[in-house]
Amino acid sequence: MKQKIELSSQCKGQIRAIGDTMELLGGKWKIKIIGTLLLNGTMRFMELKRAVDGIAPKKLSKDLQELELNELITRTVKETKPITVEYELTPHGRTLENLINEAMNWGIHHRNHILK
Amino acid sequence: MKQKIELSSQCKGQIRAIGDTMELLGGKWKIKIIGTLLLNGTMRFMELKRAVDGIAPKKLSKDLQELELNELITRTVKETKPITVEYELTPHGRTLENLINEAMNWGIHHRNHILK
DNA sequence: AATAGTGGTTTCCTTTAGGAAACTAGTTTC
DNA sequence: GAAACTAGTTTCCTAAAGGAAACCACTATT
Repeated sequence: MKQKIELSSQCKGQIRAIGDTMELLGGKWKIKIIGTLLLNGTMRFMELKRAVDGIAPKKLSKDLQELELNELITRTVKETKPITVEYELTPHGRTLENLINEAMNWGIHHRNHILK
Repeated sequence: MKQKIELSSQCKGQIRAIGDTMELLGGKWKIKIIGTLLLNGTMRFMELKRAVDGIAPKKLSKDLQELELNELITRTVKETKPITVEYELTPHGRTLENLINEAMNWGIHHRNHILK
């Protein structure tokens, strides 16, 4: 019984950590944006828009702002003509690599399981 | 340029896989429910409700149904008095362990990063 | 002068997610 | 007979997510 209580309170913290992660990455597009940046490196706004299939510019803009606020990506304006804007993962953003690989692998695994 | 095209089309499939995963687990509660079942094994409805802090019975019921439809958990009614219902991860559900551990670890890592 | 490309913003709308509270129905304990 | 526990369902509501289309300001090309 003592074990059960310890397990339960230890569990709460771990479950909360899952919630933190999902609060940041939950939603239809954010994790796809990060995955795309992981696979392609630095990208401009329109490149991202073309690569992340189906996203509306408004949504892309909003999600990029939120990801920047959370220090997962950087936004740098290049004074070219016309001006271009580059988005890139921060070192902290790159720590999502394992998680995103797992999400990719499991998605493939699940698709195979359902089509069994 | 040829490389860029190949990278891009290969990328699409991987990004789609991420989308599949998030479609199933995105939302506030599903991944927490699975995480709780991973940590505690077989659980009854009320046990889950107490363990997954803050979830409303309606939401718990609905999410459990969806997880069962996707073959991630099983629901078995025990003919005890009063009847009890046991929820348990399927083998397929247990393949989410790596992903969930990554989500946990990254949540903790991110919290530390922000509190730097 | 018109067209296209840059990186977005604005407006309007629909859908979905989620929450609070009350309720159901059967069983068992007090 | 009242209270409490089992496992949910029903109703009503709000907030957030997301999408379509138009628009904006600037620059470069034709």
